[in-house]
Amino acid sequence: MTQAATSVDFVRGIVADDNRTGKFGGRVITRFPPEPNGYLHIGHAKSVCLNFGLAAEFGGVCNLRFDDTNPSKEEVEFVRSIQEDVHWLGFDWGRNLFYASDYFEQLFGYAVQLIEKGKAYVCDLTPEEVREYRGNLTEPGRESPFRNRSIEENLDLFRRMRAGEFDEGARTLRAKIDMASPNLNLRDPVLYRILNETHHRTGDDWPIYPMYDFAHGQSDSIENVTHSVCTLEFEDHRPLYDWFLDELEIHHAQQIEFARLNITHTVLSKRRLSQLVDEGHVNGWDDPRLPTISGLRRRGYTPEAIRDFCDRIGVAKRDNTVGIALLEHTLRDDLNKRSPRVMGVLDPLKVVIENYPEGQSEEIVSVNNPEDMSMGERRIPFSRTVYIEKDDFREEPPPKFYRLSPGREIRLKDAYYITCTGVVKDEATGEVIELRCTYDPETAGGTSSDGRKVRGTSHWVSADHAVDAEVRIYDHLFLTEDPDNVPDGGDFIDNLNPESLVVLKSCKLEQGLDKAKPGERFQFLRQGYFCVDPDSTPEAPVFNRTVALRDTWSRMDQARRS
RNA sequence: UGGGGAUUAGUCCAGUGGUAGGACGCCUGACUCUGGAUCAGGAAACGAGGGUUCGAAUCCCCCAUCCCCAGCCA
Repeated sequence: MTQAATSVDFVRGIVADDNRTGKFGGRVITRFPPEPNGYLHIGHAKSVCLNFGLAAEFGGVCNLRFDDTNPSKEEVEFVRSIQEDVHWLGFDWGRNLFYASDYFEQLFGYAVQLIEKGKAYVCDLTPEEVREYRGNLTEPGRESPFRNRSIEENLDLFRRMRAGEFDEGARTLRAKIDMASPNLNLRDPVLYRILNETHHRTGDDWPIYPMYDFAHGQSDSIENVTHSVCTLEFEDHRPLYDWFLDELEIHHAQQIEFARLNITHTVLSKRRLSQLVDEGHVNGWDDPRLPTISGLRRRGYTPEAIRDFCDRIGVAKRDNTVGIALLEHTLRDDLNKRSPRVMGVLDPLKVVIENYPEGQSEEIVSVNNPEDMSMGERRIPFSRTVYIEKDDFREEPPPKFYRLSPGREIRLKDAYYITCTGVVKDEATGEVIELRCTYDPETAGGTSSDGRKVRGTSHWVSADHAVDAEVRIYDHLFLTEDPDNVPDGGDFIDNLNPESLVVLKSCKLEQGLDKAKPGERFQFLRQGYFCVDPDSTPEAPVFNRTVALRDTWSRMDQARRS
């Protein structure tokens, strides 16, 4: 059989072409270059998958390089978490772990070379003056009065900048390019600034630090990167990177820009993510509602699901906002295959089976995963009193409601058919607090010998054997597809979903689940996929709902009500 | 109003001169001891206008719209 022709994205197309023409001698070296100033999120995962994927597919390597050129924002904690997250996603940089700060000495040398060529100068303008001199989108800039210092003076001043003789912000080293360029990046960009900050790796060795623009391309060059894949906003920095590389006469990587990822109902910018964390709208960087890798991990996502998602969204140049439903789909798709099924009642309603002998119990056999019989079976205790889901009973059933109601018969999954014979209510509130039922002993195992059919099947948990647990139900963090879509004067915080986290305290879970370890995943039958939270203990188990199962009934029901 | 990018179903991605395809979502139906999964079917798009051509999503022109750039951030 022929398979549908699998098309490759434009980045892979370019790399394949370069290999064909021998542009880099058939070698492929990519890199993932995060700044260690925050946690990785799923937008980064797209880049990680692309860069490491490219290397793997073309028999190359992908470096992990921290672009740590701004000590005022960077921390070792981020360096640690980024490595953890990239590994967890399933990628390995081997021995190729680098830092732009590894190249500070070499970068300084490049700067000296530029000065010696008359292509860079020390400028004494204040930040405000630099801005004024730069001009704007429609008007050209003006040349700095310090632009024509002698090479000797520039060399002397730059060395004294390095020696720490000047105050922070007093001077900068700038490239001498073109103050009238329509590309603002070429209007004598700053190469080095004075920063009295302790760097997480070089300590206090340097009072001056290179700008990202001066470090990035040269770092790629030093590492012999062939394909430098980055996001669209760097497209008009490319002429600047090329200018540096040309002037320095060193290796050029081929830079390729692609569109960053956006996802509905969430935010993917470091600024907004930090704000959510800092202002306490969520509980830390690994809050399961966040699209950070650590948040998704805690939520119960698998690396496989995230990688599948990254494969499916493709790589292109147009701005895009992927529906969060696709992420949830790849998640369910993976979890469905691998998750053992268990029963858990989130909102319990007590059911007393009147004709089942008091004090008796028996074991019900249930398969662990109908999608994968190799996962085996388990035994579940059944007894006279069980819990079912409140939603599985309606005193006055609406049309198409297949579940339990007075006089109606349903199946308790893998156990027996039961018929509702009575309803006990709270006298004060009228709320249904208990159901009286009878069971048919002839339906053991959940099938009747007379061929009688029931429409509904409910999950259940034996009251005497139930594990009490807390379950955290997560929903989209934002109510709107685009959190930034707010009336004038508002901001994205206004769109937060007040019910993005609902904590259920009195859930009744199947025997044994108190022994599940943090990170373990299950499908709670008919409900969704759940995993054990790190907060969990055997005495006080805590489960996170990773994602709900598709629920045709609740959608019908909601549509009917509205 | 300078420069750089981008416009294909609701969404994402293919298709680069020969009847516009996939995925998610949505709608039907089948099946089912999870109203899950699975299976079958369906609705749904080339930003506008010109031109070239036997033939244009693809080539040319023009218009429109959206995104990025005025950090000593990355």
